Amino acid sequence: MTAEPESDEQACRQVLQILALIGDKWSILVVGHLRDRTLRFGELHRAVTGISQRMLTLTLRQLERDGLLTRTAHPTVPPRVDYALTPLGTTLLDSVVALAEWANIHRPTIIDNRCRYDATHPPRTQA
Amino acid sequence: MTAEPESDEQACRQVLQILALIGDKWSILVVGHLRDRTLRFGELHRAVTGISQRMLTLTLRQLERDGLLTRTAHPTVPPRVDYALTPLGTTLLDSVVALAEWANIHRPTIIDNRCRYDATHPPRTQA
DNA sequence: CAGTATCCGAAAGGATACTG
DNA sequence: CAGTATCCTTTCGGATACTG
Repeated sequence: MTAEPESDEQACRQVLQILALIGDKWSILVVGHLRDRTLRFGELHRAVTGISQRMLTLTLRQLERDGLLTRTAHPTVPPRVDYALTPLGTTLLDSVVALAEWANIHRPTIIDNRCRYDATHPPRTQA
Repeated sequence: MTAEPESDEQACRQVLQILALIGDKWSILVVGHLRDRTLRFGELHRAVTGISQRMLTLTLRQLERDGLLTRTAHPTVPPRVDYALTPLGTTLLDSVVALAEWANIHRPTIIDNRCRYDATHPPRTQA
């Protein structure tokens, strides 16, 4: 439980792996929309503004693979596919909420910091 | 405070902005190593295994710009630059810990889920 | 409706060489 | 020591067209 330098590095790498799960452009949006209710593919497509069909499919496959959501295809015509969070996906969302709160609290500060930085540090390189 | 569909979307987008701060390949590693003590550029370079000099510089600039760490250049020869977390950076790290715990608890499950998925779902497309 | 397949431009990031 | 500048490869993701 204690944090030696080595295990710190290990812990960071493991967090990174999880962050990779949801740190991409769309996963959190998709999971967020599934928080309250099951949604169909088309509903998700409309709900997550700006996502392409391709990215929605890839994102859903990834999340399904990791066990964060379930995919249920109904053998009807026309086809109907429902996506729902698993308990695992729900607990992840709960953990992300902590970060969400941090985000909401400190976002103004960070934006301010950036403005101040940009004002005092002339863009010499790699703007 | 209540969560309407619209504000959910907004909240997710805001979390995404923060996740973009630290969801990149290196930021968390750098911040993690600065958790306990101030480090010099070279120390960080050695501590964060695999990072290139370029990426370390860019990551540090970004974190400095957002006010998550401070950069202190000592006018000595040879030059010496110290990096340290700000209080803001420290609080972020605290929030990330929640995610870290989630990661450590559920990582085996996720890995298992993946294996099961890969075993049952033949790689038809876009492997 | 719910995808798949293909193409393509943008962006991230590594390797290397050079500098105050 | 602590960067910068440049090049170059890899990856990400959007647009589009097609299918069961």
